[in-house]
Amino acid sequence: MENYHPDECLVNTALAPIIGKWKVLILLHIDYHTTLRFNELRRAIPDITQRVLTAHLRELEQEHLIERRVFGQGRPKVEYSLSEHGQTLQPILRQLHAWGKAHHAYLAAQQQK
Amino acid sequence: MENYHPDECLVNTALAPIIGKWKVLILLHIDYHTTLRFNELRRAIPDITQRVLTAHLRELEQEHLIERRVFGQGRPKVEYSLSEHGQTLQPILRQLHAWGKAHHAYLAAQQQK
DNA sequence: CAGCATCCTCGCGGATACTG
DNA sequence: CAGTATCCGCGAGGATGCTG
Repeated sequence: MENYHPDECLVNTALAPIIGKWKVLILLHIDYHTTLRFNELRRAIPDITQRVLTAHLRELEQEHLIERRVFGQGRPKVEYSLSEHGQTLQPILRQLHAWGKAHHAYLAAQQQK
Repeated sequence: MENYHPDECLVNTALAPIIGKWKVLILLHIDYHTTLRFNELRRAIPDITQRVLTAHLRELEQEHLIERRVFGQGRPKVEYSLSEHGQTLQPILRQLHAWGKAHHAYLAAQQQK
């Protein structure tokens, strides 16, 4: 692991795009299904408001982490998918997923003592 | 990579302990110096208020990510360090660090087009 | 279906002053 | 040195209604 120094730390700039109560969850769902439509995402994350969902999708799009494709003919249809650059987040997302599990188990075990 | 499913996702529970504007930065500093005293942390992160620093340290402690040791004799002296469990976060922290750099470079390159 | 427009709440984080 | 104790502002997120 190369040297690192916390000053002028980029972790905050690294986290900024994925912080926000739902962003990582959105990314994971899109990743998991490869591509998702707007209302599919709403159903997948029932507790999110569409106002917030829209806002987060816009931000993720502006940071080039996801791509938004519109198929206009007939009924509106919009598909979201991870951008090429967004895919670089995959390993981190999955590590977080794994760590979350471990952390959860750890806290549960701690509780019983 | 083992199978994962975003429902009942643990990423949020994984992120919860490390979200908060400064938490990751605090963890990185403690990690980098192995052990740090309260005012050393304040100096290391000048923009943080001690109210907020205290609050975050307490939360990180409650989640067993850091350890707080008091050396009471004479002048008060408190040392913070990563707990054993907190060390499991190291790889993720450093990956975030690396990804932050890459993302930063990516956005900069994007800007020039 | 995929949003936009408003209005509102609430709690994180900040500022300042004080203490064992 | 390592914190409490108050007070406060602001902005992310929520609720509801409407639209091309």
